[in-house]
Amino acid sequence: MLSQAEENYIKAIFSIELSSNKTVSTTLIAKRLKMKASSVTDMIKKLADKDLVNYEKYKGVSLTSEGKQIALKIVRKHRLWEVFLMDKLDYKWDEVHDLAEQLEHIKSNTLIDKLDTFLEFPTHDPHGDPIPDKEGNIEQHKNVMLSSIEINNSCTVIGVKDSSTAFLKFLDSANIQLGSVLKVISKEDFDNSVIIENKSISKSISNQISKNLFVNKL
Amino acid sequence: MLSQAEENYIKAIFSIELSSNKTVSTTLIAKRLKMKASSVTDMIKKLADKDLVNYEKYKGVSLTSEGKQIALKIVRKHRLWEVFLMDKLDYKWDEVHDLAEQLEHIKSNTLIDKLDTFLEFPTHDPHGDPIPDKEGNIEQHKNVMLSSIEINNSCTVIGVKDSSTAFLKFLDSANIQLGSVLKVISKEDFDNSVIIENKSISKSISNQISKNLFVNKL
DNA sequence: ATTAATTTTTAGGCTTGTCTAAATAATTGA
DNA sequence: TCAATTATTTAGACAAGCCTAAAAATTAAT
Repeated sequence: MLSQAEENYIKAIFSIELSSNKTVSTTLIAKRLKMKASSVTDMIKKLADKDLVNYEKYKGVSLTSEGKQIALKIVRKHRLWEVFLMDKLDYKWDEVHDLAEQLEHIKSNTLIDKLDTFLEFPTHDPHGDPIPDKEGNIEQHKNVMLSSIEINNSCTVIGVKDSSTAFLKFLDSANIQLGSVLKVISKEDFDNSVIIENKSISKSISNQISKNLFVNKL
Repeated sequence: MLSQAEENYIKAIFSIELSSNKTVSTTLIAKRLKMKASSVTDMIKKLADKDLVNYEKYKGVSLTSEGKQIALKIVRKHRLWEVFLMDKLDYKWDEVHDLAEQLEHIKSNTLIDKLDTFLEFPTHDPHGDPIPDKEGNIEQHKNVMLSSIEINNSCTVIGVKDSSTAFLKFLDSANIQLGSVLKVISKEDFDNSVIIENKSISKSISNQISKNLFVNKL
């Protein structure tokens, strides 16, 4: 049985691997978890002893397949709890992350599948991220960002890359949710901002924003 | 912010106080938490420093009113999670305790009231125990046991005193749930067992059982 | 190809929460 | 009442998980 600390390391390594797919450095993990590099080294040794990561001194780490399976389980728990908090308890999408961070560590062989059933097998969390199934299979995100949509084309918002509270609150204030249909009216070469139309209201969206919005082209 | 360990001590002291209403001894706490008395002494000092318990060396402890409020909050969380697990996730009443034991430690200012709303403000948990309200008010259990019901009288099961898995499983197998209506047919002086009728089926119930079933006389 | 800068590891320390063993206080019973 | 028993506390140890400071390895720059 893994401790919460161990689970947090596994999850951090998993998410760094996903976004860079190289072996993961001590410093990166430390940054992600807001800890010191020396603490990371200690924990990595422990995880290596348990065969959850591959580790060679000074060479970085990668998850073993067992480590990856565990990471996927944690991600599944995290995202299902997020759905629960938003759909059933009426939280907003910028409020669910921290609570799910605690709930994902609840230990039980049956809880998460029962929750999945209760929620009627959702496929995505409130930020549009895919939920791994029982066996740890997870749909691959198609990386189409709003910033890559051509003028006069429309698209549906299917997720966010950055799910910081600040970003999510901005989207709320701009009336953009998952499923929103956006039409690209024009682009500004100077700063790469775009004018979009959302529910027949036009807005300017900075490049910072548009490159963090996953969309499906319509 | 209290640690899980601290919360567990507070809860243990609370429940011992309830069932005996004397000052609570180190040994009793140790037994309840399956720890050594010396560990208990250490923790009690910490809680006394935080003004959550009254403590004098060799004289036992009692909760301060602040400690009691905290205990009631934990009990509220525990019981609401039990309702969730049973009503929404389809757990049986003998399965919910251990999971609620974990869930009760989730930290959030809003979660428990949102859960309460979602569950539509239940007043009792799956074992018939009353759920404290937001302010920490809790209904007093009327201590009428099945063993005290007279021959030919009927009663409704409203709770269990012992909520061990073994006892709850026994009740399941005897088809006794909260709300079951039982009629006392006869009593056996020899071993204090009773014959009861439940849905027109008669059964013999040992004194061990009947003195652990809370009932309302009809 | 060396030196300088950066990254990573090692060594030692701290806190929390547990333990065992020994010392001390309180209670029981003859 | 006072000796024996039991309960409680103290003292010292240990694991987990973090830290700082220093040493060692790697990488970058001239």
